[in-house]
Amino acid sequence: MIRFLSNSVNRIDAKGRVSVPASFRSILASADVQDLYCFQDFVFPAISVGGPELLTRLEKRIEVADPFSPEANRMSLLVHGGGVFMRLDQEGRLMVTDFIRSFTGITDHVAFVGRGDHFQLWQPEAWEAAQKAAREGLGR
Amino acid sequence: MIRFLSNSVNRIDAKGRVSVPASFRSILASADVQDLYCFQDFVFPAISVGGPELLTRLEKRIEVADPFSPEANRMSLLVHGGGVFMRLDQEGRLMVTDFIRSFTGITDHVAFVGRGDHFQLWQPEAWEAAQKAAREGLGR
DNA sequence: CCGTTTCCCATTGACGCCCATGTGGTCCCA
DNA sequence: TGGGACCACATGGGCGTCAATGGGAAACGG
Repeated sequence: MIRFLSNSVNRIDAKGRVSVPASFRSILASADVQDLYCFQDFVFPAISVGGPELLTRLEKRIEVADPFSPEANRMSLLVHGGGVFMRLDQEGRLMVTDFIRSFTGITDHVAFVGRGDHFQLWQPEAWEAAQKAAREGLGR
Repeated sequence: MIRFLSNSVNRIDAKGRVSVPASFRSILASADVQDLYCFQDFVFPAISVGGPELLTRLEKRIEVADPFSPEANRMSLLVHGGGVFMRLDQEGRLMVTDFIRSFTGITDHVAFVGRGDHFQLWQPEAWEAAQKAAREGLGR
């Protein structure tokens, strides 16, 4: 069962790499996931990361629509244009590319956040703020 | 499996050439594609690029319509009249012709955007704006 | 014959593979 | 129960390879 939980902040090194938390890596390993589908999230300034089936699931939503419809084009723009496959290096680290930085505002630290069937990369302060906002939103 | 993903911006050199991202090139190579069919996109100010089968697929769409219908005429005008075949040079670079510049507004940088079975060339700022608009459009 | 395109080579910087280090936590045993 | 060996994990850095880019020169076409 794939279920990413909890959050932690790791440091980006001088070469722009960051260690993915071991707990997340072991989940990926047990699901035998090599290629990580990473896309610029639809609602948050965060990168969502999951296995290839995450992309497949999103593509299903495109296929049902007329290929020339604005709806399908809009989805493809985000799902295909806003997504990449990435791999971890041998130590389980991820390159923090411009693709990630420009969208999230990440500079030198990354917050890894479990989201159930996937996890996300956040700029740490933005994550703090979003978490706080979510908590307050529940009270109402 | 042919699946173009992600986006990145490359620079046009003094001779008007631009490097196609290596990830896109490797997909083309694995599909053994030499000639690139390029056409002015139907919905965005961008050039869509794919293998010859992309043209075939569009032509299929024309055939199913009544050959004298305004619909079929319009499609053919765009698919045939607005399309060209291009090739990459030995280093995997593309000549940015006037055909591309005038339709997209591209001047000195090109945004390459994966769209699944094909990819697109955008003027970088226009791409940013379109992506942002697509994201906001999803909320509704 | 001249301007444009393609080929070829050089440079630079980024990325992936490999190995080393530090630190916190756990387990074992006296 | 205190100390020490050990281990897992985050992190640092050397180095080779490849991609992106620049520019000279040949090939091509009008």
